[in-house]
Amino acid sequence: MPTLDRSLIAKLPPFRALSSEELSAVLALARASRYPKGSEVFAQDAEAHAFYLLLSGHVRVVRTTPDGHQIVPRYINEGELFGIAVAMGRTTYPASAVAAVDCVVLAWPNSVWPQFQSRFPSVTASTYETIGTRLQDTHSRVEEISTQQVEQRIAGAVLRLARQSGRTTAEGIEVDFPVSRQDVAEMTGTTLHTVSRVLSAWEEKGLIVSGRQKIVVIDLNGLATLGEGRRSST
Amino acid sequence: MPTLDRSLIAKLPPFRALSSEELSAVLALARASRYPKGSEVFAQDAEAHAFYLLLSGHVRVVRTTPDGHQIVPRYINEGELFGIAVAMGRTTYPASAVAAVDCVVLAWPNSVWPQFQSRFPSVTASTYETIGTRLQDTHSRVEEISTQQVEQRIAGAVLRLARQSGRTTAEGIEVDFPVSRQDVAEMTGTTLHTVSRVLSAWEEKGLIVSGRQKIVVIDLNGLATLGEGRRSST
DNA sequence: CGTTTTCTTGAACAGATTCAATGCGTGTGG
DNA sequence: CCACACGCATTGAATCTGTTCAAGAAAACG
Repeated sequence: MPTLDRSLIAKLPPFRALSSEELSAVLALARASRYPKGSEVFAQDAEAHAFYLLLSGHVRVVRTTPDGHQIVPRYINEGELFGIAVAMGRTTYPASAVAAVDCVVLAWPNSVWPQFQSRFPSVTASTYETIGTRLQDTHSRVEEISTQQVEQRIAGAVLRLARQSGRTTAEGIEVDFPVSRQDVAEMTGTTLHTVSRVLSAWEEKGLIVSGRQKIVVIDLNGLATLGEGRRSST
Repeated sequence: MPTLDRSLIAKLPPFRALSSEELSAVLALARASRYPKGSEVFAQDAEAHAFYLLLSGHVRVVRTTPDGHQIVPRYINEGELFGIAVAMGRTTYPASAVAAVDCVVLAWPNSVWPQFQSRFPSVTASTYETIGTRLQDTHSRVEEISTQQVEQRIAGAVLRLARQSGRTTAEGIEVDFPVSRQDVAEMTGTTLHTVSRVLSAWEEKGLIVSGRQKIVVIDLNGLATLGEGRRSST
C-alpha cells in the first residue's frame, strides 16, 4: 500500500503547525478514497463514523427538508475539512455531501478524534475555528436572505463562488465546477426561474457570461456594486 | 466579598461533570454582574475580552447589518453560555447582547480559556457542543426562511419562544420576557406590519392571546399544524 | 396629561413565484 | 454516425404574497 505523501497536507491550515513525524502519524490514521462526480460521501441523518478532508475536487453540501425542498449550505473547496459532526458532539450528519466533480478525500474514523484532541491540539483548534467561521457565514446568510432583494442575494452567491472556487480564464473568472441555475437557487432561497432571468439580464449587461452549468464572472466590481443594493443608498 | 454559591451552576449542562472542588475553582475565576433591562452585555465588533453564562433573565442577541437592518439570531435562556467568541478563535463579538429583562451574568476573562481546556475539558467540550447546536439551529433558520411562507415562519418562531422561554400561566404559555412585533419580525425576516396582521388573525382564531410586548400561546398544536404549512399537503 | 412607543389596519404596489410552453446541448442507443 | 431523449435553460403571462405607504388608536412613561 502506497504511503500518503506528507506534502499533501503539510501546507493546509489544519496541519500547518505539525512536525513531519506528526504529519505522518496523522496520515497513518487516515484513509484516502476517490469519489466520482455525483457520488455521495455521506448522507444526511446517517450515523457519523468519520470526518473528512477534501484533497481535490469540490463537494456540494445539501440539506433536504421534510417537505422535499433542498438547500445548499455551502460548497467545500480543496483543503477544507467537512463532515466534522464529531467535533460538535453530534452522532449523525446534518446534511449530505455530494461530489460536484471527481474528488479525492481523506477520511479519519471518529474514534481517532479523542487522540487528535490530546496529541494534535492544533488540529482540533483549527477545526473549531472552522466551525466558528461557518456559524458566522451561516448567520450572514440569514442576514442576506432576511434583508436583501433576490438580485442582491444572487450577486452575493455568485461572487462567493467566483472568489472561493474561481479559476481565471481568458474570458474571466469561471466557477470551476458545474453549477446549475437550480443550484444557485438553492443557495439563495429562490427559484431557478428567477435565477435564470437575473443571469440573463446580467449577461445582457456584460457582467457575466454563462452557459449550461457554467458561470463566468466578467465584471467583479460591477457585480459587487449590485450586491450592495439600493436599500439605503437610493 | 460574598463567595458565589456552587449550587448556582452545579446542575447546568456545561458544569454537570465537575466535582465540588472543580466548581469552586471555576467560580473563583468568574465575576458576577447585574445588567438592568435594556443594557448591553457586549457590543457587536467589540474586542472579545470575556465569555459569559446567563444565571438569570433573558438576553437578546442582535446583529446589525451595514445598511442598518437588524436581525435577532437567538435569545439566550438561563443557564446558557454566550459570547463564546474565544472558543471559535475569534477576537471580536459577531453580535451584540442586550438584556431583555434584568439579568445576572457570570463572566470569565478569555485568558482563562486555555486553562479550562486543560483543567475542565468537559466544560469546553460542552461549549463546542453548544456551538454545534447553534450552527444547526442557524441552518434550520436558513431552511425556514428559504422554503416557508411568512405565516409558517412566524409560527415556528413563536413556538420556539414558547417552548424555550415559556412560562405556564392561567391563560396558556406566555413568553416570559417582553417581545415586540418588531422583535418577531427581526427573528423571521419580515416586517412588523406583517407580524401584527398574522398575530391578529391568530388571536381571532383563538390560537393565541397577545398584547403590548406580550404573546401567550393558547393552542400549541394548532400553531404547530400551521407551521407545517401547505407546501406539499394541499 | 402630554409624549413616546407599540400596535393596528386599510389601500396600493411590486417583486418574485407559479404556470406553461419552448429551445437548446449532451450524451446515449439504435 | 445520426437521431432521439433527457436534463438544463429561457421567457412570457398571470397571479399572489408580503411590503410599503399612510393614518390613527391604545398603552406606557415621565
